[in-house]
Amino acid sequence: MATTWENAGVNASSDAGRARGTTARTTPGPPADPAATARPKAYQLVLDDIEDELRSGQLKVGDQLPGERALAEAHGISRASVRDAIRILDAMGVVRTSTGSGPGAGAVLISEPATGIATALRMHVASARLSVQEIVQTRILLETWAARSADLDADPGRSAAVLADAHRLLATMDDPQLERSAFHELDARFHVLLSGLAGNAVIEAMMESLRLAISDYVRDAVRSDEAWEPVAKVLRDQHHGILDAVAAGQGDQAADLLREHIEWFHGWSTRS
Amino acid sequence: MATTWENAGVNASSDAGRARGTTARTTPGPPADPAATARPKAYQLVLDDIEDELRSGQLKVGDQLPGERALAEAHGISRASVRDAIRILDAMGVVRTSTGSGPGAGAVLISEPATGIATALRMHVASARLSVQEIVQTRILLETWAARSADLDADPGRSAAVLADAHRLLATMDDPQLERSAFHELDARFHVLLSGLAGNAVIEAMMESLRLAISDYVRDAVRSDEAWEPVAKVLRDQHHGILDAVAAGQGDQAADLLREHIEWFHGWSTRS
DNA sequence: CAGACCATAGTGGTCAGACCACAGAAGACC
DNA sequence: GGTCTTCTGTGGTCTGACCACTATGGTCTG
Repeated sequence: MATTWENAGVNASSDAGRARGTTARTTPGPPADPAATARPKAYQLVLDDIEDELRSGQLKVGDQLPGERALAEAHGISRASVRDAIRILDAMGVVRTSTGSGPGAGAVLISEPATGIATALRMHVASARLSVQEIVQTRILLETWAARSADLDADPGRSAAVLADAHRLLATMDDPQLERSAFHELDARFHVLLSGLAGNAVIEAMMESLRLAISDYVRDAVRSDEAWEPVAKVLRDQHHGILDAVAAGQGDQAADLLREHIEWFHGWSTRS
Repeated sequence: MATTWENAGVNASSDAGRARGTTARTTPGPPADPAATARPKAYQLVLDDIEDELRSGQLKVGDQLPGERALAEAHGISRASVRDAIRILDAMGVVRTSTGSGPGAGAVLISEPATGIATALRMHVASARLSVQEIVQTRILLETWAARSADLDADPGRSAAVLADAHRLLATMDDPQLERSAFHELDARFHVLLSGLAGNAVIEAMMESLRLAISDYVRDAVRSDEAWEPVAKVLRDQHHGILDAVAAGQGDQAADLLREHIEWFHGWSTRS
């Protein structure tokens, strides 16, 4: 006699799960409704719920999500399904999960739109649906717009701080001893910093995600090259010119320099 | 080849799972390496693998992924972890899953960048990290650029087909009896169609995702209004004007009209 | 009493095995 | 030859268990 059979028969919680599929069987109609009742993916319940609580303000960035076991019980689904939802939020850059206990552990709400978008973009570049060329073009569009729209007077304090940070970055990058990978990293931060001056978080996030999505391709190009120092020198000069133009409030000139800078580097990194 | 099957047969997978954590126990050093070895998230293995196969061309859009059970065994992980990876790909718009057997069933590779990005954006709007206002502003930027850059001569056949489709859409929308939700739907397709004329898939995908991300907000605004017909009339006129400008190759004028159109509707939908 | 120490509890991460509904394919049947 | 039934494989879900991690609170020691 298998004990498992007894468990299956008596287990009340399993009945709740089984009941879901049997309900639709009551309609004897022929084709009736082919796609009337779209089956509502269990994890979607949690996803919708969390989205609503975010929208209503019950959940804020920095908050800790209830434990997976608690969410499972609250929604009447299994922990596995809850994990599906959490996993998606994680991939979207909405939560950060970590083990352990206490504050800061578990699933904590964050907000990093760029990471999630970047992952999606990278996958679609891999599938050849999107091309690196198109991403670079889009990046030029967004970044030149940001440079043109930078409003230093909107929040003078913040603008000054950002420009100071940018200057520090460039100073660090002036060191010829700097590793190529470190240079690449600081380069990315420089561009994101500048794009933040326009004050549009969506564009800033997209900018960053576009850059993240193709950073692997760029890194491969940089790593395999031998004559890096001359290239770095050109990039340094371009960066200084851009930053000077932005700091001087010459948005149009900064945009032109940016376009030139990005196109030049992309052309170099895809040299034959 | 056969070795992997033999290993799996003698329950090697469970041993691998258990062994992971015990390795770090050998280091008695105090802090030693705080974050030296980042734990490599089991599902990430599958994700990286699929991305590589996409990049190398072993997997193409339209292909069918191996079954979850097969992937689990191939990577030496559990089916649950494989499902995590598939779930992420699903959320990103990289695969479409469905039950059943035969071709078309299971996890099939698709490529719908907009859906994945839109979900991410919507979540971050919900978390107040991004605002609807910023999304609208970004949409204006991308869409006016697309209108300005539309090149009808690049692919005359396709351009003509797109313009014909657009005309058909507008004709359908001229029907005063049209439901508001249907109008909204056709409106979306009209804008996406136009943005496709620029020939940049990234911008087209982002355009669509921006629209999807805030479509709920727009729908709520439209649904609760009583005097819809006058609004629809204005929108129809604006659409016709935009399409005429695009068809005439007057990109700048089309861009101006588009900006006016989007700003007007956004202003109306957020009227107090 | 102060400090170092250890047991506990709660968290996500992973695994294993099972059953279901679904859809195509292969065979049996007329 | 055409219909029907059965079989097979798929994702979807549930359950239960163990692991590693971390903060906490109690205990032991000086």
